[in-house]
Amino acid sequence: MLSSSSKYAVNAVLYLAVHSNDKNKIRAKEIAEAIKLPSPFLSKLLQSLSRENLISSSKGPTGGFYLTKQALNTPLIEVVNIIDGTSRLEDCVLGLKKCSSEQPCPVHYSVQPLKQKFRKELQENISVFAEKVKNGEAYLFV
Amino acid sequence: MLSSSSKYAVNAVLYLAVHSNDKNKIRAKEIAEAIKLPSPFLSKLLQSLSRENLISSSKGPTGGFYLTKQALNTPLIEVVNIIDGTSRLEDCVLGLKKCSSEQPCPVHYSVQPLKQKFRKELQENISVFAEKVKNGEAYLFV
DNA sequence: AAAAATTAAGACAATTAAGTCCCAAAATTA
DNA sequence: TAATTTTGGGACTTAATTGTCTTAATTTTT
Ligand code: FES
Ligand code: FES
Repeated sequence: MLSSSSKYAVNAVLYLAVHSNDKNKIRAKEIAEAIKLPSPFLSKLLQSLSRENLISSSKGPTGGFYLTKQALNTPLIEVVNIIDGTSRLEDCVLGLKKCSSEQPCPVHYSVQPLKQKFRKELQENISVFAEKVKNGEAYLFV
Repeated sequence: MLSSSSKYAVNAVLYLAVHSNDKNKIRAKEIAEAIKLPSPFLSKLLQSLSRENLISSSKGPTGGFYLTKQALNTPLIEVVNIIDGTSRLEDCVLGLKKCSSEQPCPVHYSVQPLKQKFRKELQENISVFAEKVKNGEAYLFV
């Protein structure tokens, strides 16, 4: 559904949403340990997100990654879009060149509305999902 | 969502459902040409399905692959289960070890019901989807 | 100004998925 | 029975994804 890289990135971003702000930056290594991930690999994902300005970073001692308040109001799906591209969630389930009702595949009408809802659910802002973790309604990296 | 192999396999099975029966077997090569796929690769997928008795085959001249009437009444999702295994559609979207409401990930309640509906839609028998192709309501390999 | 800590970038390695090839086994035809 | 045609199975190759390592750039501390 999502690539492994995307899953890691979403977890990391939500970890930042819960634990960081512009006064409290978090090093890649710390996130990697928290979400049990190889730290060099996570670094690369964080760099991609930073390059696209979805997360912020600063170098040197006391440096690290963090989310601005503005970033908290970004749809979570942006993380996936940056890492995986959009097509993964939009393409035809059976591999037709284009998913459309003009040339629908046999499962189109069964499945396309669900794909659309899926994307819509992930349009919810990062802060909404982060709140669930803060409230103890949801868990990261279990 | 599905692996490429699974997509190919579903297409091929639906092609068989539409065009074959126990009197009219179809060679791997013919299917491969129809759905524009490398024939050796498709052969391997068909062999996997045949080994699990989802499709039938016979060797030699006039041989080929076909679906029995019984096979037509198999849920389409079985094709995916044989090629991809079940976990791809059941695992946690964010990669938690287990998808459950006891330890839900932040997107669980947004997404898990959709995953479940997705699987349910694909529980429909192969014949149901094949009918859509016969009626011209749906298309294969466009 | 020098040392230390951190992100940035890109080359490199390992693993997995996708695709190819070869030969054996079985069935048909002649 | 011999030749032909097809599936069956496994080894092999290629491509994509995942993961590692090294070095440079930037910032802070001393
Ligand atoms: S055409 Fe296949 S999912 Fe829409
Ligand atoms: S726990 Fe993540 S989708 Fe259910």
